[in-house]
Amino acid sequence: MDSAMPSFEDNAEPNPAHLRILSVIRRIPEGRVCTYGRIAAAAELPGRARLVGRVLRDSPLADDVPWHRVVGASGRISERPGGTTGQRAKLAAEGVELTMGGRIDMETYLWRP
DNA sequence: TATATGACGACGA
DNA sequence: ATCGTCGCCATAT
Repeated sequence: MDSAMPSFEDNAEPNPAHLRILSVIRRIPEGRVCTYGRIAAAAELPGRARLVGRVLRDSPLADDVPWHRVVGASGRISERPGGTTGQRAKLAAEGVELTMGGRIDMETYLWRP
């Protein structure tokens, strides 16, 4: 209660930029993926790809969006604490196949907002 | 105030 | 195709 600094807006989402990002992610269709950078641009935050990743990592609302459909521009699943196994399973369950290099064929699955 | 870190991405070698 | 560097900027220390 004292030492804990309010992180990420105190658990709430008063930040409109964060809400726009989450809103864009919510529109990614099942079986498709989008990139951090494209999502940022669609949320009127060009060049802020890292912010997208930060929101997914820290926002309590990130659990309510299809976060697993967000991948790197190269079709790679970004490393993150906890591992990428769950994300791969979720994508596989939607029919998103991986190349033998463990990557996503963006020509096929990329969704452009 | 300064430095480091990071669910990224563009670019050049 | 892969790798290192730099730009980006909110947070943490």
